[in-house]
Amino acid sequence: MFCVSLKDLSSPERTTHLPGDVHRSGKAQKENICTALPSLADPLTPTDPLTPVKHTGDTPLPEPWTPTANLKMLISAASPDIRQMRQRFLALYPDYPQDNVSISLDEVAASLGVERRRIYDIINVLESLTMVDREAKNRYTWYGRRRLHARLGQLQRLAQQQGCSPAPFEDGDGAMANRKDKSLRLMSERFVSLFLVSESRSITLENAARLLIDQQATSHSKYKTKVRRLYDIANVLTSLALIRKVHVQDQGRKPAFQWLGPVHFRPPGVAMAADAQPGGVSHSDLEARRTDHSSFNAPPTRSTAHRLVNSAPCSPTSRPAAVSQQPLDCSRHAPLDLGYANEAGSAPSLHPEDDSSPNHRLAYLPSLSQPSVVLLYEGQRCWAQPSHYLYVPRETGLNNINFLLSASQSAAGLSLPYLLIPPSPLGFLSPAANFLVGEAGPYGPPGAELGATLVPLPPPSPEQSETYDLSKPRPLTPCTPKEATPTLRGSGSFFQTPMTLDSVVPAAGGRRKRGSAQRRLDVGHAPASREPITALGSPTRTRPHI
DNA sequence: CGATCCCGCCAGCGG
DNA sequence: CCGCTGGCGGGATCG
Repeated sequence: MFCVSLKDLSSPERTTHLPGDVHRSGKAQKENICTALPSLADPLTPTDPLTPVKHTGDTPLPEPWTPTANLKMLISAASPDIRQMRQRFLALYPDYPQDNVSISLDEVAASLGVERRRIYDIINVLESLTMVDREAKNRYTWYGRRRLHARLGQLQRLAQQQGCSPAPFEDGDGAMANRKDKSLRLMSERFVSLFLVSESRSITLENAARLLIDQQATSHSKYKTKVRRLYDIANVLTSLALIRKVHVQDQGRKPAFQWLGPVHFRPPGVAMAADAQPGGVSHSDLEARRTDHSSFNAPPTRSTAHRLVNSAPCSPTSRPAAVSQQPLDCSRHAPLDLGYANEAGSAPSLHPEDDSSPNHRLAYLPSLSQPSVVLLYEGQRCWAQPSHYLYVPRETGLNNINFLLSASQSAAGLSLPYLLIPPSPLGFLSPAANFLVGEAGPYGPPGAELGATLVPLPPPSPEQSETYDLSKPRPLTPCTPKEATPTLRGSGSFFQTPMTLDSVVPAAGGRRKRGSAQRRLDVGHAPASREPITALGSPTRTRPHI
């Protein structure tokens, strides 16, 4: 793994040390034993590398609030290279780093001229997205967005499965954190999950706060505190271009957030070759699962295929660790939302393709770049016994599968459960030559010679059941008292979706500029609407960039 | 005045 | 014990 000291990122011309450097440099240097620079070839360069600062108007600078602030101001004014340094920061933290980048909180804080405390907030949100991972004290690994997609799919599946709040957080050693630690991280997970299971992909701040608030936290002050935290999280997510701030129409200034990130995710652990993210790291999802340490992840198992077929699609988090079955391999509902614009490279999920037919809708399962078995389920429950196997041998050259779906059901929110399995553990399925789809044709494109076979599921033999457990009804969540306990008071479900807003409008761009955490760490590659750059060296609060 | 978020105190924990 | 971590909420700022 390549490590880079943020000190190394400082330009040679940067001669001014920030406050933190003074007393932390010694330790920081000791910690930075790796010096290889990460690749700078990442195409995702910041669109706005400069540092917008809080508008202070034309008034003269006020007296410094604190000695620290004063020092920061002086440093900022004295170092016109600070913006360039931050620009380099952005360039050095690519969205899809080829090698893991080790970062030190001390150095981040010092280099960016902010308190450590500020870094923790952002780090926690990034951790919830598996964009960073805690390596050791004061040291984190930067993964960028390599694992983000998998993580979002993970959060979505768990939200769909559990219908309640995620299980308690586990730290890197698997130890449960009983205290209120990691609450921001957990809150971030929940907040993101709300979007991922919401049909409208939007949620008001108020709703989010109420849904995310602790059971007992009913007081107004608790609510306000929660809102503060939501702003912290939302600002990071906004910088990541995962959400944007909107306002609910006809409700005054009621703030809301709209999800901008992906909402369709491939079934986990399958079709890895289809992972065509910019970095081209096809194993990223596996890596994500292997290294994830959140409560959503079970310990790694021996083989993806094995756990694929062994896994119950539901109840992922609360099995005893020793027998934990990887929940991430449970493919399930592929939401079909007409008009969804799939992000490049993400797949396979089912996408509606054609609703021109009055009787059918065409959806497709893209990126079948390896021989696969698709399990089709009748109804909406993939934990029931699958109705058919669809085996897709490699030699067919089949890259995707089209499905004709009954148009009787609204495509919006339609879920077609399926399970995509690499063929290795399923050799008992004999491939056949033709694409045969069962009882209720027509299926597939006209004249399709897809070279795949849809095989009615044979009755499970005991051996198969024991080995692959394909036909056993998947246990339904919740499986633990914890999971069985509804988190939301009186609702029985943490995720009360869809939380459709009547209508939302984009928040006035630049009205209030960007959020604090957003300003603190420019984690994102900014959306188009950024506030104008103000004067260099303004005595404002600094805003670090990643 | 509500929305937003800056800021730092301080508790808990681990090395 | 001390530094790291982060929960928390007062209060400033903005529109």
